[in-house]
Amino acid sequence: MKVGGYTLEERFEHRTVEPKWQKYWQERQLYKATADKSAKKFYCLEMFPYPSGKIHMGHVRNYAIGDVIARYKRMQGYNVLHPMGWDAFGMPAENAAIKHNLHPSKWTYENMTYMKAQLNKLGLSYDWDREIATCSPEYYRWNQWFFIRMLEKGLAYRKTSYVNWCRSCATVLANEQVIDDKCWRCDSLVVQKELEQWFLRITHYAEELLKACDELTGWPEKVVVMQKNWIGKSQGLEVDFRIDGMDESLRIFTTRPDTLFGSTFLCLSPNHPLCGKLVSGKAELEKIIAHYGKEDEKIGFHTGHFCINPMNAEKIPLYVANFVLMEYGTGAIMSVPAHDQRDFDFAKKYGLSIRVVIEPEQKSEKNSELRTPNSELLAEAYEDAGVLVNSGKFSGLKSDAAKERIAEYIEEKGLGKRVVKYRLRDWGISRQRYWGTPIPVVYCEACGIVPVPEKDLPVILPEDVKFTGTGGSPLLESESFLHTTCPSCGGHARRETDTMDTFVDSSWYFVAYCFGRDGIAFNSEPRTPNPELSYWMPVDQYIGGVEHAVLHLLYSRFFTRVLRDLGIISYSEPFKNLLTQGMVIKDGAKMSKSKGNVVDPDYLIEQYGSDTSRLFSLFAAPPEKDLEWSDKGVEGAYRFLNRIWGFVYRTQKSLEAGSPPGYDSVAMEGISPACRKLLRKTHQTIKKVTTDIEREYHFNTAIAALMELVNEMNSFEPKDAKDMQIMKFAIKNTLLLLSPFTPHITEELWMHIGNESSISEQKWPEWDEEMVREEEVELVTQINGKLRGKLMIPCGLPDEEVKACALGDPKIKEIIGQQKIRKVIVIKGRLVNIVTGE
RNA sequence: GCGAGAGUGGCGGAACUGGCAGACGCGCUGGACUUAGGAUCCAGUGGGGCAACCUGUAGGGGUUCAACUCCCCUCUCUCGCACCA
Repeated sequence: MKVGGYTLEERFEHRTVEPKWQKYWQERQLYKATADKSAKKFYCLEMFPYPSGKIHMGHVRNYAIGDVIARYKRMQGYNVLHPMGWDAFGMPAENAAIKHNLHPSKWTYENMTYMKAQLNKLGLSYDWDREIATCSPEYYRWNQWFFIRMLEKGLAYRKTSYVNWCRSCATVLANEQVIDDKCWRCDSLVVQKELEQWFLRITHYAEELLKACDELTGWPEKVVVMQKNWIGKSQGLEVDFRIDGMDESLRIFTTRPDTLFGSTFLCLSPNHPLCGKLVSGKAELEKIIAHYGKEDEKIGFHTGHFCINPMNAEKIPLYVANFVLMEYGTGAIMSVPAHDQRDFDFAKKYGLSIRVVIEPEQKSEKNSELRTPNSELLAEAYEDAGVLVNSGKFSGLKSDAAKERIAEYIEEKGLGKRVVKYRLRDWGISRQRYWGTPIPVVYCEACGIVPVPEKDLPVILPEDVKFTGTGGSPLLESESFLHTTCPSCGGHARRETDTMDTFVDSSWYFVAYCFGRDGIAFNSEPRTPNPELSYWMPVDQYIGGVEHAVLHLLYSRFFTRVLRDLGIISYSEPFKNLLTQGMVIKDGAKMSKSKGNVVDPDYLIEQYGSDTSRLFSLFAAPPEKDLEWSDKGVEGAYRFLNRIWGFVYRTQKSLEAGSPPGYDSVAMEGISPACRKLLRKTHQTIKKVTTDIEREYHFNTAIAALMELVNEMNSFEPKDAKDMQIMKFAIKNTLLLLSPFTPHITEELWMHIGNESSISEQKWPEWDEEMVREEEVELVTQINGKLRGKLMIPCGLPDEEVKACALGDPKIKEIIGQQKIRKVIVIKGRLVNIVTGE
């Protein structure tokens, strides 16, 4: 029967081929990982998905990248750990429960089942024995265990504070989860609300997390910079300004002690505790509060009070201003209008004096006009470093030195101290939601806050709750959960009803995978590093979206340090190498349901198969860049696979008929030029694919090289047994090199050409440098840098002879004519440039 | 505003430490096989020109025998941070 020019068996039928091998791999447990001290390990991890229902193209891309790496490393002889699991707690499950009257647990587990089948259809080489779901009690009991350990160490604590509150999600958000004043999840406006909350003291590790950023050499620079900025260290000085006529002083924070003499007024945050005492005009204060922290105009008013500048004893006015944040520094600033643009604008607006105390070392045209006080003329603040003027005994010092001297002076006089500030805040983890890990504490009328003892863990999330979508967390309604006895006194106690931020779950899941099927287990005291963890961790290659640059990745770095300090592990950084893959774009925008530009992986796999889907997403762009979706590109990938299939199939008969057994390499000697060419191309391709993978995982160019090899094979016509052996060698290596990208078709063809063990168990091919080398090179001749001729010359000629060849070329001779040759530059194996002229 | 990255055919993208710009794929054009082609195969394909040649990597300058690559200026786009004192 003829179908589209192929006989049926000549076609690559992905619908039968792909499931066949998926079953085969699964039955043989080819991807099961076992710790083995004698083998070099490689831990390859992709960010685990939230079980939202179905996978999307972003997942396909992410997991295809990870799978190529895992398969490649396996073939290179590494003992590879490549696990997968589910970030299974979270809001969508709860929303689904309210909407469809379906329990979050049921919804989540059903989604997991469906998505797992989808992942298996992609032929991903996971060790499913290590699968985890963060919503299972066996998993979240360790969240609770960590929480209690952190409570013991003072790393978890409770405090009342203003928190970010999302009305739509009816819960608190961490600072990291607020993006442009909006909720990271639902995009609605976040408001401030005063609540009592549990916090994790990530700031305890602020300095270490910052310092260790420099050791993250396997991370994209961009992500490291984002982390550094997020931690936001600044060194400065706190200074007390006495309030004139009161027995009270005001502490300010500055990173520019060198400008202290230029402080001509002070500004107070409207939320500063002293405001109540200092401000009489409540209406004015209300107005400032209304504009507090907003990026609009800078406004303020004079409190009527004055402070004393400790450097020059000057009386300067004290203002309240909307742009001074209570959350940073001390909530009060010294204003130096000459050297800070904000203060400058403010001073201009309210007619406050401006005093220049820093002058540039070398006056340029731009700032030569810098004058003031009295004779004004200062168009904008001069914010750079320079030399101090109008600064008493410190005048003449450079900014850097002056910072030191002035800080010393302030400290000696007891007027303040040097401090380091971080932008990083402690991590608020309380969530007023149901579908999360219960925080394992109880509130006892007699004993207060009491942690749940280790033997009573896990505190199980009750299943029998109602989802109304109104009021607070369903846990508040669950009488059986709410009421308990105090572990300390046995009296009545009430359970904590808040659950943990789901980012807690994902902060250590990579550690959980290391334990395998026997289940997660951390030693009790005295703790020693767990051997499984010591073997597998850290993650050698982590792959995921850049959207987690400061959320998940920072929390994980924090948790890893907590685990280290608990004695569970002995290293500090969880992820040695990080690859942040680009987004999948269609019609110029990220694929999303709301934009209606999604491509359904189910459809793609059904229509073209998993190999095609993988190949396209790996070929169309390097992994770190955005991937522009193209239906035609998918067809191109499909066509390529069919070409290989057809080629191997068609040549199979003649191969069987006349070739010697084996698919091993042959020597260059005694074979035809066409053979030498194909053999050389094969070795060159092995080299190219290997180095492209090694060089930042540039799969797109690796695949391009394989396409070139296949093109070359297509134009090769074997005539005798020797030729066929060359052909066999080319086929074998094409399949091996392609197998990490498209495991199904290569497995099928691999078996088809007479192999018995899986292609994924084979050794990665090696190239022979001798075989890679060309015998002849095309020599490019340039005259004055312009391309004028090309000729073939043997490799390895000495420069003098190469030069003679170029000059001997009749065409070149003709162009040069009577011109004088001034210089000849020979670049080995590439070109000759003849420079003419007088 | 600050920080990071990018700008190359009709499109996605190649080009390692400066050395033939446009690999590979898509699309397009022509041809073969066809009742048919949105299948497959073959050939061509940056722009201009019949051609020899000229020209071309956002724009302008520079360094060099030689620049997509290095330096300076300008423009555009993407991402991150954003009153952090």
